[in-house]
Amino acid sequence: MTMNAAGGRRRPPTIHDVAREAGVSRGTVSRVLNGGHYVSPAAQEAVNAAIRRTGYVVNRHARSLITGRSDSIGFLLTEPQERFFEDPNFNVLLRGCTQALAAHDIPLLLMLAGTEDERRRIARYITAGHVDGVLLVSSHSADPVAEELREAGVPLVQCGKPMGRGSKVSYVAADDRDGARDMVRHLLSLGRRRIGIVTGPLDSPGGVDRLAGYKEILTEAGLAIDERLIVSGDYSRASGEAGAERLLARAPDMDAVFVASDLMAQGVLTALERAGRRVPQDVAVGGFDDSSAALAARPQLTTIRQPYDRISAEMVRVLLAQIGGEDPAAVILPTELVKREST
Amino acid sequence: MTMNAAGGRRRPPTIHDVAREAGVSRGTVSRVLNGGHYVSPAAQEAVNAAIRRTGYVVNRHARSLITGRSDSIGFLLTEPQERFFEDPNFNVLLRGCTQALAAHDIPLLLMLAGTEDERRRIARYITAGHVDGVLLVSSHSADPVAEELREAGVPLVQCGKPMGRGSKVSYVAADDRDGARDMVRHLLSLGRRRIGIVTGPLDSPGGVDRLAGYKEILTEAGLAIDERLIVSGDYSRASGEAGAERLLARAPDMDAVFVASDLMAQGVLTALERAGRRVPQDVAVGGFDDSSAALAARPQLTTIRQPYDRISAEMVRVLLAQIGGEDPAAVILPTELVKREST
DNA sequence: CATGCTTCTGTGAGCGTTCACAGTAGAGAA
DNA sequence: TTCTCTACTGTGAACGCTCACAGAAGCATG
Repeated sequence: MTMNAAGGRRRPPTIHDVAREAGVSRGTVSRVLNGGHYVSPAAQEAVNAAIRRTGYVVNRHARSLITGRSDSIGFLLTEPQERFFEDPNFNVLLRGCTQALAAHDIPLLLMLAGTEDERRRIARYITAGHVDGVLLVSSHSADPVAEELREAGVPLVQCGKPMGRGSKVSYVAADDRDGARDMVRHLLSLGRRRIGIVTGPLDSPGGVDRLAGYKEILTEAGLAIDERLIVSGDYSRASGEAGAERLLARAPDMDAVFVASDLMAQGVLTALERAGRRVPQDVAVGGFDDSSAALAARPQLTTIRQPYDRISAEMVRVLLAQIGGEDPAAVILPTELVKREST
Repeated sequence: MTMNAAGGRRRPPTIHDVAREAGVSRGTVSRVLNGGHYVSPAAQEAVNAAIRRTGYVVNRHARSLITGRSDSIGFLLTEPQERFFEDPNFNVLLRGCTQALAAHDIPLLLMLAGTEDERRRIARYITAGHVDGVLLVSSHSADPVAEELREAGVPLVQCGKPMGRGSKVSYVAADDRDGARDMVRHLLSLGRRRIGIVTGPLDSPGGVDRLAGYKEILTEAGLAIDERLIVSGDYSRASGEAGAERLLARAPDMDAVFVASDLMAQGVLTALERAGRRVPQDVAVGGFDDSSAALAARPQLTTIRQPYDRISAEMVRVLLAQIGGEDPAAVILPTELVKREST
């Protein structure tokens, strides 16, 4: 007389049930579940059939209790969340990581550390071993949480180059400097000579490297670096708008601007429109990221594509390798110029 | 001689260690951990001190193994993910749910069911009891996964009204119909009389209810319903653009249009600009959602605010209540008209 | 024929927790 | 005194799985 009433959740079958059904022992079922080594083909087949019949699904809690692994990983955002959730890149990254992990049957836990309290709670949670590793998104890159996790020996992969040079932390990033070079070369090829830049935060490698690429190509072209043409923002739309206003005030003859993110470029477009400059006729605008913001902008943005699908895939690959015992690794992926209407 | 080498993850303290440290039994520690009933103040304090000293964190796997609960919940997206990840609303919802759950110390597992394979895998995962409940985002609302989970007795809360009338599934939604009424009333108050609509999919309650509110107010104002002024899209930017083109072709004298999402409204703006119509002078445009897309649009969109922060909080509340044994519940939240530049 | 090796299988122990139960001590009532 | 009741505490037994180990069977080798 089994409890079978509608609505009631029945107790799911255990490895024991499968073993009985298949006429073998728990150990054999377990071996089949974990790769099938040292199992006869006959037993193999019997167990698989029994699993199918019973609808058995492994109880991950029981497994984790003994293996010490949780078979889950955390996706940690330590940034002020408003900005990142506004940023389409973040979504693409999150989606990519979730799917890459799903291919390994590993669930992703979303962790948002906005306040200091949350940060502490999450750090405890992670160091207590509730996840096997962490995918970290954080732009002000000398992140205290990152440091804490690293010290606790938690496998960690960061998205974007971290600030501290010496720290041996894994990361995956697009080639910021080379992307900036491509864009500035492109603007030069259009005949522009007074090229401004709204770069990212100068305490982050992303902001620094993009500025470096910009300077490099201008110098290479024999143009002087004009500090009036250089401002930095924080990747938000609003900071792009403010940056463009500053540039226009300081260098009214600017005929092009390289903006370090598409979202900021949207703000730049707004400011240019308000100032009565036509894009691209009067001022050419180049973005960075190739996020959905580039397509939403009017005119659509010429931009540098960051391969976020590959970045997420690589982050997961590197993290799993590190969990498997390999050393931390750095991966730099190439960018690509995407021409649209704004240049 | 304990393993203590740098870099190695040490074995975390167990409830046993805490008990020894505090001079009590495992049972007492467990009771302190779970509410502290039937524990003397002295023991209470001793245990708390021991927990602080040892840095003990409960092993959730061991706990889950015996309680049968996983103390985690799933956030499931069964939609084609491209669209939803493009949609800023989705992000706000995801963030809100994560934070609301964090307040209960419950981790959120992100699950994306794009392909049929993933759908099956995730359904198995959930019905196997690996999460205690599911927050579901799905617009074509007679979702097969929803049905499967409901039948398996998995606590479930849907975002948005589900299609099937009879099914007893919990949901939280904004008042679509009333929001539409407010917007159309607003457009009428501006003197517009040829008001078009780009509504949502007509096989979803969102699309149907917004259309119903639109018709209701027009009729109330003594205006005839003109089918040429009615089209529907799928909430994407592209479908808004296409919808506006159809409207302009069929009703060139249109002087206002109510669009059922801000993202679609962006597309509408594009189409209107291309057709040489000024917004709002020639055609007033009203959106829906009040997502970040409304602020990104040029001109900024007058729109109907959906209280996504409250929606996520309510979804979590209703889900936890349901896990606690309460009956499924439906929550409808009020919307609000936000006036900006496009009307 | 013993010995070793390989392939396969079953068994007991134990992962860290909660839960049910038994038991103790002290207070109050009969 | 004896009994009951309440407040508190400790103890074994699970929960479902993996792991180490022991052993069996088959086959080749000494």
